[in-house]
Amino acid sequence: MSDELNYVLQARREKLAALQALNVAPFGYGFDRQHLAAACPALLGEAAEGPVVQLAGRVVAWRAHGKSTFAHLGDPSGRVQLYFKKDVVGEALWALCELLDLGDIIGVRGPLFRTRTGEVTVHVEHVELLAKSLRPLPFGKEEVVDGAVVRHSAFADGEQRSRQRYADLAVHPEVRALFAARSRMTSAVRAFMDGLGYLEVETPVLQPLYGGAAAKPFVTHHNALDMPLYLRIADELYLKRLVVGGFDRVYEIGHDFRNEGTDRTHNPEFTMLEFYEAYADYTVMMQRVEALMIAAATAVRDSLTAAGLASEAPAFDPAVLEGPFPRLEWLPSLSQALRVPDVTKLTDAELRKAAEHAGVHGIASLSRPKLMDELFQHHVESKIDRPTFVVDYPKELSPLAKPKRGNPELTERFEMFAKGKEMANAFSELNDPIDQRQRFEAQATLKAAGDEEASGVDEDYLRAMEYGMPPMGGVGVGMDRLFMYLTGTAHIRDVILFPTMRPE
RNA sequence: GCACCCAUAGCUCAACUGGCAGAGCAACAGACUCUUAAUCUGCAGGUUGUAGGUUCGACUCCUACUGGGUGCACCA
Repeated sequence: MSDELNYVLQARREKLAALQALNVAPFGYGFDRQHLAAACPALLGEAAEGPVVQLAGRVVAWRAHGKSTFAHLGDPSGRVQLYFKKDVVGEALWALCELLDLGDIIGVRGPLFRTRTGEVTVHVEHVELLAKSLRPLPFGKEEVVDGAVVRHSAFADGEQRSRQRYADLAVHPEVRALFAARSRMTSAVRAFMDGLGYLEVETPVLQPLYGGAAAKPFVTHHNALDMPLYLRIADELYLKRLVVGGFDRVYEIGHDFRNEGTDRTHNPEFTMLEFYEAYADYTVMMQRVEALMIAAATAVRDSLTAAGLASEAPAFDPAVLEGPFPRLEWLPSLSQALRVPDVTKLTDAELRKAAEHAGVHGIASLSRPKLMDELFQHHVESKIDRPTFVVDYPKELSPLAKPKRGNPELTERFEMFAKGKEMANAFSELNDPIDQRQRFEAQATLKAAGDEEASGVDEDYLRAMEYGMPPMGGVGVGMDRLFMYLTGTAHIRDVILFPTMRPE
């Protein structure tokens, strides 16, 4: 597929030259836009003729009829029909109109009127070229069948839509609406956290030590300091340092980076929300997550509804948005799923047999807790549909969480699942520096033994903790996945504007 | 990382068992002053992802490579 000047691109270059020969500047400097397309019907009202409007946007449809032309102009609000008539715009502007293409960015001025078929239309008296499109956008043709827009020959290649997101957005208003809804969700999350007195902060992306999660990092190098730096895999340890410093409620929304494979739910960089609240335990954090989910879902629903996009996503079911979300205890729910009185009483052989039955891979190398976790994922997690908290994980599976009061074999940890996917992970955070040092040292041993996902001993973090760290609850929420859930999107690349891809 | 699948005109897709690479839309030329997937006439547009191989002959079969997708493994 050559990007050389083929006949299609060549034709646009020739029009560019023709415009320049007419003394038309093909790339403007600005335009005094005074109206938006979507406002036009209200401006016209029931009248046959309406006020003069001044609009700017992209030519998204073009139907020439000799000495008149119908077109549609698209702007951020929607689209409106334009009517160009040779004896209205005059010879000079008509010559310009004849050189316009689908995809050109223009400004127009003229009174509103209603066509014979009833469509609100701008009767264009003045038109300006603001940017000539030298490469045809992959516009499909649209028709309305039974009220629904049907596209023909649309831009459908998922790879190209991701690579050329600018083109995807330019020709698909619904894609713009989806990403706008994502932005609204982020705003709603900020408003929610701010409203609870949380302080939004920024912590290092480039870190001399990585930690806060089990993942392989990206490594880079600082030339002047001649030292390796890691792109963060989590914000956790820096945010908790801030709580030591006296910021009792902090949150950060930012990118984490994990050097792992990509699939429909994994992008190497992704957006994480983390928040920490001093003097709160995990039960308080469950309330926070519940309210946060509802705030996020409401923002997404309102944004998509305003854009005229209905959604089949489960979060649009009001019943799902109402708290409290069901709570499921880890051990009892697993025992119940396996139809045994107490899963911890099973022999190793019985556990392995159950895992085999569930299709777990690499059973021989898995510890008892890992086996139980695999069984839990298979029998419980994957079947959770509506938002549900799973609480009180075994200690072995939760190295960063405080022991559960009254049962030291468990931890005060919860994860929230919806549609079988993890939405949030949270603990009553460990604040004992002596215990923390032991856990770091265990990690360091694993790292020395070649575990790429293990972290080292973070002495600076331990120093901070030794000064006295208040008890706190902490939560991590993957924003990409949350948005996927709220919109029913199947692929993470469809909720990230520029997903990571190999170069073409 | 492993397995399987896909790659044809600017866009969306055809091309039977190996036998002259096609259509619609877009583009280009022309007609048309209320159309809306506008319509009508005409004309163009290709190193079939890349590099090899088999064959009288390859879009089609084989090998390698590149990019993508799906599943598994890992993970949020």
